[in-house]
Amino acid sequence: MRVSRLMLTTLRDIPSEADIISHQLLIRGGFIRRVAGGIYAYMPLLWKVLKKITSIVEEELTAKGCLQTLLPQLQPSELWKKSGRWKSYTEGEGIMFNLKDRQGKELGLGPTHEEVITQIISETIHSYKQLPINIFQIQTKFRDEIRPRFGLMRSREFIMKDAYSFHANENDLKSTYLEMNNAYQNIFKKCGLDFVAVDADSGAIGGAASQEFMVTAESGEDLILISSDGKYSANQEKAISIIEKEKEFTAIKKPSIIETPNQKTIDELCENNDIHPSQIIKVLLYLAKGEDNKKYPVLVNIRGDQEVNEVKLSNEISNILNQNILDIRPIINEDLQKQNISNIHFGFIGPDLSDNEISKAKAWEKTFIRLSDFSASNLKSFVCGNNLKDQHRLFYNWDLLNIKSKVCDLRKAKAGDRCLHDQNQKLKECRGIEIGHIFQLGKKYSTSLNANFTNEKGIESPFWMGCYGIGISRLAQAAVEQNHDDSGIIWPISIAPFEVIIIIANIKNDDQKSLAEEIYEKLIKNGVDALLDDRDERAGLKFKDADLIGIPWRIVAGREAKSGLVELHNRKSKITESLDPKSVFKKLSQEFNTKKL
RNA sequence: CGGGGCGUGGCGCAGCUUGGUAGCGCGGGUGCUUUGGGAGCACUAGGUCGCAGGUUCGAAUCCUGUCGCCCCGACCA
Repeated sequence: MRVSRLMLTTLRDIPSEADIISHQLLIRGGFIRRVAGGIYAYMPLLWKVLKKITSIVEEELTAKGCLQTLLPQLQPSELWKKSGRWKSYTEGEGIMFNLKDRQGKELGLGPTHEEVITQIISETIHSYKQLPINIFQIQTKFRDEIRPRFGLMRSREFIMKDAYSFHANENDLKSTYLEMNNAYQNIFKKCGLDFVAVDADSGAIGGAASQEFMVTAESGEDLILISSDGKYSANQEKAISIIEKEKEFTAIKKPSIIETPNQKTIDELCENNDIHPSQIIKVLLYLAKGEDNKKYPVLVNIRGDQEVNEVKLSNEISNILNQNILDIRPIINEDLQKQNISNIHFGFIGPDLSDNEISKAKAWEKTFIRLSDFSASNLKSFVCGNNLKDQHRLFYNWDLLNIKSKVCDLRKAKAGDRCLHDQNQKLKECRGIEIGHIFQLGKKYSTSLNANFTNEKGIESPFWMGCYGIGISRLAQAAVEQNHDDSGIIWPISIAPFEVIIIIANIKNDDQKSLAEEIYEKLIKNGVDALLDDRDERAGLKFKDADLIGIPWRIVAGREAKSGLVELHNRKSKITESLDPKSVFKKLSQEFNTKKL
């Protein structure tokens, strides 16, 4: 390709719409154009990148015996109602675009394809003899993000690879899950990314084990926790840890009630009463909205120095109620007023807050779902609210409170906590961009969609399923976020839009021109993805553009062209050598580590 | 959803407070000069100032509404 034909439009100024570096560089380099909020056109340069990522993915998955397919984006609501996700995807998170056709039939624009593929597999696969099957698609998917941002990182229309596997038993699923884990490691390594695999919550997709693949970057939207020895890593939503023991009371005295006027916060309580946050039971009230549209008040006990992980909380409530939770949020004073509740005093609530207090609530269920984090239930003696304004209880214990509360892990793990696998290891924090996610779905979708096969014993049984996603367009941007400098992008060679750019310093100089053309022809003939900058522009401008769009290797036919020498420059190392064409080919073929040239 | 900010040639912005019919830089075109790190000079094209109402002799500027975009937050008392 010649730059004169490339519709290359680079920008000198930073576009005002972008505020993270990768987004800015993609726009400045002419890789993407915004069409609407969260909707982008992939320009020819980026499309080349996406295709390279795509072929790496296809290659690795094919090597694992996966099949490729293309599925509809427009999907009937019935299918999603069967799986039970229509409501939570259109109402709760509201993440699925949905519409009605002229017949009035409801359709959704696929954010993911479990339903469709499960339906199809159940129609075509009937026997264990045909299993396992692992089938994938690479295509545009849609999510009506609350707040699209960061360009391709969180857009409403994006390119995604999703693979779905179907198995006769759990062990087979597990072995495919491991295979896919391995394939993902290969894919991301080949793409030249620095990444980490972390334990993850399976979220709205549901299912058992799941891992996310994160590109580490400051601008990442996810917080991840990693042990110092690297053996444990998890998304904060999922992370588990051991906390420091509570501070012991110097002397435990008789349980008593203390006056705590206006001491609503943990800090105020500690300052005024000489106690430590870890000696307090913090009581938090939440309101969970179920799929049945009922609103469930939730009372959570946790140690005063700890925080609640709302993902864990939501999962726990979902288990208890045996339904999806559409929304969970803390109850605020305004809610109490609306429900005509007057006897609950935030800041002074105790674990034994009576259900009577919410009996008047018009729109809520009449009893609390009561949960305690281990950090709270493990305390032998503690401070807690007395359910009356300006009063707390000191040296209290669970026997005295006499309430039933389900004990579970609801705590947000944080940097500095100790690790379960080795108590000498502590967790560190870093941020990551999620580029891949693998799940063991189990039988959730096959059961709800009635997708069965006949097993060895002749019995009908639902498929065991796994699903495995990679955000292709997001990955491209994550690569930029991780690989750039002040001058622009530095693409990893495997996904660079071009491997080499040949610059003719002065197009009017025939020596330079013919030497460059000669090298370009030879590279192209040998399968190197080469770009020739043949524009009638000043050399400086061409250098700036080449740096900005991040081509890994640059060959310049310039000053020394007359004596048959060109410059070979590496974008990343910034090392420049003066070589004859033969040496350039030799060097490049070594660097590419292929039979090219 | 809540809060904040911004919409002025392709891009980045000024002008708005104090109304008088639009300007700068980059980019585009032509010519000359220049030619190894976003060149110089000259000429030139390109905007009904997001949209719709209103106030006014007169609105980019004031008022009302509306649409779009960007950022922050979404409650741990």
